[in-house]
Amino acid sequence: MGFFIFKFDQFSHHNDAMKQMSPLQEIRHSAAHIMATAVLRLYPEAKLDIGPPTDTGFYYDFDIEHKFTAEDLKGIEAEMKNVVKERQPFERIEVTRQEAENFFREIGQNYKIGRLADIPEGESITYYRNGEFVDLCAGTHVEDTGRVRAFKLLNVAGAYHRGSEKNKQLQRIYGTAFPDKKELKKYLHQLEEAKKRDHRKIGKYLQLFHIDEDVGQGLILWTPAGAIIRQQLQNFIAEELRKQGYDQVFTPHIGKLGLFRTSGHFPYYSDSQYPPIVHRAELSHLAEEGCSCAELSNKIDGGEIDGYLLKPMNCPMHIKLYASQPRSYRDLPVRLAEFGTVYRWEQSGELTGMTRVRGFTQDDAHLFCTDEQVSAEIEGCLYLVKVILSTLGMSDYRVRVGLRADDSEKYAGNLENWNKAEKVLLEVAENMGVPFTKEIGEAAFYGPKIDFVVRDVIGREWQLGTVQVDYSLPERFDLSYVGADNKPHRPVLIHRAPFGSMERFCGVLIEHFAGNFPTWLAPEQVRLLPITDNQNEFAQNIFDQLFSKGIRASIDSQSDKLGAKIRRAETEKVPYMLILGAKEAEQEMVSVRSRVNKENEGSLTVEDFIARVEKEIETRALPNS
RNA sequence: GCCCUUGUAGCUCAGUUGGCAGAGCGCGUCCUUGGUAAGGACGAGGUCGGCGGUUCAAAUCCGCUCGAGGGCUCCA
Repeated sequence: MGFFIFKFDQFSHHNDAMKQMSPLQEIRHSAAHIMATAVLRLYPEAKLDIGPPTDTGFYYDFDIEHKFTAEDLKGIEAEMKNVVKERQPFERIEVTRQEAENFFREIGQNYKIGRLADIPEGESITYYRNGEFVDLCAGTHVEDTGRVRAFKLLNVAGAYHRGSEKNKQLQRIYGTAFPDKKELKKYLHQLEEAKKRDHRKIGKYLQLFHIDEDVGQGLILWTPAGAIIRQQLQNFIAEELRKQGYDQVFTPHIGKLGLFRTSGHFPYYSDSQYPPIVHRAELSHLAEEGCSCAELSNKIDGGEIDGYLLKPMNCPMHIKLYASQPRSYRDLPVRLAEFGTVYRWEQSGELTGMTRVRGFTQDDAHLFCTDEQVSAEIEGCLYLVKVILSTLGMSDYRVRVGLRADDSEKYAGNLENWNKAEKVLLEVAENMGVPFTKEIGEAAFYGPKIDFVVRDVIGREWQLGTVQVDYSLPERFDLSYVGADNKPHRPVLIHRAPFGSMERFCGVLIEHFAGNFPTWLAPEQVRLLPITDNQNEFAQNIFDQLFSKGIRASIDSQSDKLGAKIRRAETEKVPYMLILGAKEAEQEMVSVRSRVNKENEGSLTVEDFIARVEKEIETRALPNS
């Protein structure tokens, strides 16, 4: 099931120091230049920004009035073929800064002048030229355009200049290129195949979840089948938590604004929250006073009006549970766990199926511990994540240690604590024995974190499990415990969610299994297929036995032939089919066909079959194992 | 939020230059009672996402709006 493919050799186009590209990168980078050559032939007024290779292809950003259409891409592709036929050599030319600036000014390519300014003083400045096309470029390239044989333009998308939404939005044309046509074809075929396991498609077909525009964007309705999967996952994790000494708690979905002022969530992150809930009477009172919307907003932000907030995080609630009684060092660590539902106002363009939503349930927990306990507790959390991922057969993930960015203002707490937290986290990560990357600017606002990141079928990365160390919120809430010295001490807070959110995790899981869930998770575990109506009673008898053991089954008593019933059960991805004919009824046996083998596995007694399935469920066995 | 694309039956999709709304699957009823991936017949089901405009006439053309898809930005 290894479709979460990671390539650690991906080229970073921010790194101008990288001079030598791999052969595949050279092909793709050259394809980007060829595309720019073709675009300038067809649209001489186009202004060029940059065109790097990516880990799946290449793109080039253009600034041009004309809106590129799918039809235009065909024309550009045709012109690219001409450029390839011309076999133009790629020529490296070293120039001075002044020469380059004059040149690009002359031909009116102003973005290039901006890019030129990025090159540090003292570093060499180079053009790459093919035919009539000259680009500011560090290289490297294939020998000539004729070497780029297999490419395809895929789509056009908006992209902000230099990645900032404050800048102009350019048109980015994406394409891909390979050493030969066969590999290109294979890649395009893989893309098609990947789309088939998209959780939105499978989720709809298998009726696992529903998003209804009348309910709202990014709000998931779990169907009965989807709810079974979620419930099983929750049972699984609750079992593991019990083993690790966690306590389950429940907290409400809303809380007073003041609580979130203390935590720092409000109003600093109000852009990504649902607006506060203010009581009707208060609103009409203010309206009578002629209060404008802007004034109202200011009063809310300033704390003059109280209201409630749909919680964007569970931590303030758990913190209040911790603070609700005096704590001794003997009580620590306190581990409070909850499947807590939170709401965040994600930008509409960012919502995606179950993986990016506006309301989601975290398998959240908050650990309150002493300084000395921190690293052991983090290790415990990481162990939990690893147990979960390995039980589900998800081995292709990467680990990211998210650190603070020096220049950003988004972080709470003092630098000393940050450094302490980052040091602890890095130490534990080192000891974990799994490769990880350090990423600056990926920290949470209250502390650094370790994230487990997987890729979906489209190739997008999603953060699942996360462990975060926080010295800041205990301060904001003035938390304490009584130490052995009979003095108050500040506890450390660890936030952790091994699944991340149930929604996102299930979305990724649907794609991971392509809907073929292991038996313990499968919404329907056994389908009973009576061959004729004469076996209906026998089927009901078997069903009752399975039901009494808690095995999820159904009877297909439609008036179809066996082949049709099997086909239906196969497409609905039911792990087991029991074929029930006259022979089986006679012998009190069931004939087993499993989704894995897809062939008759012979007859068993009901008891033996139940024992087999129960064992599979109990051990949470993976398909094929 | 921004750029592009897109919206026709429960699902997947046809629908010519504007001229009576279509198919397959699924669903219902009946026939068929069969042995490891599709038996047959008949039938129900649509304000063509919504609102407005142009026109004798709009699924089709135009405007606005609400979803969805691919990117960009964002993701405490």
